[in-house]
Amino acid sequence: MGKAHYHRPETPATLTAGVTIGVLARVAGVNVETVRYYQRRGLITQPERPLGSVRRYTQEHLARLHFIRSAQRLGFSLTEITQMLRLEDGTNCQEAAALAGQHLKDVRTRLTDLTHIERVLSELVAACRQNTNHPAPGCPLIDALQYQSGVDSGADCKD
Amino acid sequence: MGKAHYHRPETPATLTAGVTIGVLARVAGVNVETVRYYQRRGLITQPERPLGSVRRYTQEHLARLHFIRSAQRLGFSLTEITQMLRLEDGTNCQEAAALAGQHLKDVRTRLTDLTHIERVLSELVAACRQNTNHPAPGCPLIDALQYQSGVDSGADCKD
DNA sequence: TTTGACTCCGTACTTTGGTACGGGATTAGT
DNA sequence: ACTAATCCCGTACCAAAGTACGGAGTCAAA
Repeated sequence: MGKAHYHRPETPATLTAGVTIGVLARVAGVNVETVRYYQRRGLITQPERPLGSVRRYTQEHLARLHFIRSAQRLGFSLTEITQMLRLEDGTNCQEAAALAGQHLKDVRTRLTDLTHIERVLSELVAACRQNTNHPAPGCPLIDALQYQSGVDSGADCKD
Repeated sequence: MGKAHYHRPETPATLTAGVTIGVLARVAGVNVETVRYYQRRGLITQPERPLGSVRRYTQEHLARLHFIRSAQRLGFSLTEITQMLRLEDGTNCQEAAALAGQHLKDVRTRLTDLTHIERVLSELVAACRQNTNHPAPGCPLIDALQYQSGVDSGADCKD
C-alpha cells in the first residue's frame, strides 16, 4: 500500500478497457500468482495477448474472481467451484442445488463433530482451570488424553 | 485379517516383553508407516536396536499412540500434540490448559463460521428447490455467488 | 533511453498427515 | 537351510490451495 513511486492508472471500479493481471489481482484482493493458478486450473479464462503485448483482463474476469471468493467463503473447494461454473448460466438451478445440497450435508457433519469437540474440550479446560491450587495431582486434560475415556468425539465415524 | 499362514505371537493386551513395529501398529490400529512418521516427527521415541536386531516397542509406545489418537479426535494438530507431550508428566496442568484453551478458541471460531455457512447455504438450497417450476428465471444460488451480497460469512476475519 | 516496475512462463517449494516404494537385513516357521 | 514375511531406512509421492523464484520480455515515466 502506497509503496509504488508511480501508479498505473488503477481504475478501481470500471476497468472497462481491460487491465493487466497485477491490477486485476489488486482490485480483486488476491495474489497475482493466485490468478495464474486459477487460470491453470481452468477457473478463469486467459485472454489473448494482443500482438506480443501483455494480456488485458475485463470485468468478467473480476466477476469470476468474486464468484470464486464468495463460494470459497461458503466452504466450497475449487473443484466444487469448477463444477458450479459449468452451470453458471443459471438455467440448471436444480443441478446447482443438488451440488450445494451435498456440500451442505458435509458442512452439517463437520458442524456436529465440531460441536462435540467444543463440549469435551471446554469441559476439560474448565476442569484444568479449577485445578489451580494443587501443584501436581494429575492434569484432567492430560489424563483424559492418556486414557481416552470420554474423549471419543465420534468424529471418525466417517460414514 | 486371517491372511497370514503363521502368526507372530500377537500379545493383544500385555505386550510386556516388547513387540515389533508391525505388531505395535496393528494393536494401535495405525499403519506401520505412520509409526515411523511419528518417530521422525519426534512424537514417539525410537527404542534402541538390540545388537543388529529389530527394535522392540513397549506399553509406553502404545500409550503414546493412544494419546496421539485421542488428541487428534479433539482436533489437535500433530504440532500441538508435540507441545502437549512436553507437558506429559501432568505437573503443568495450567500450561496444558492454556494450550487447550487457545485451541478451544480456534474451534469456537470455526464453529461460528460453519454455523453461518450452514444457514446461508441451507437458505440458498431451499430457495433453489422452490424454483422447480420455471425453467430459467435465474438461480438463487448462482446469483448469490455472482453478486456476493449476503454470502459474506465473516470467515475470513482471521483475527 | 534508461530505469524500475511489471508481465509471462515453467518449475519448484510450502503445509499437514500421512502413504508408497525399493533394496537390503532379519526373523520365524518348517 | 530355505523361504516367506517383516523390519529398516531413505526417499518419493499424495491432496489442496496456493506461494516463490528466475530469467526473459514489455511498458511507462523522466
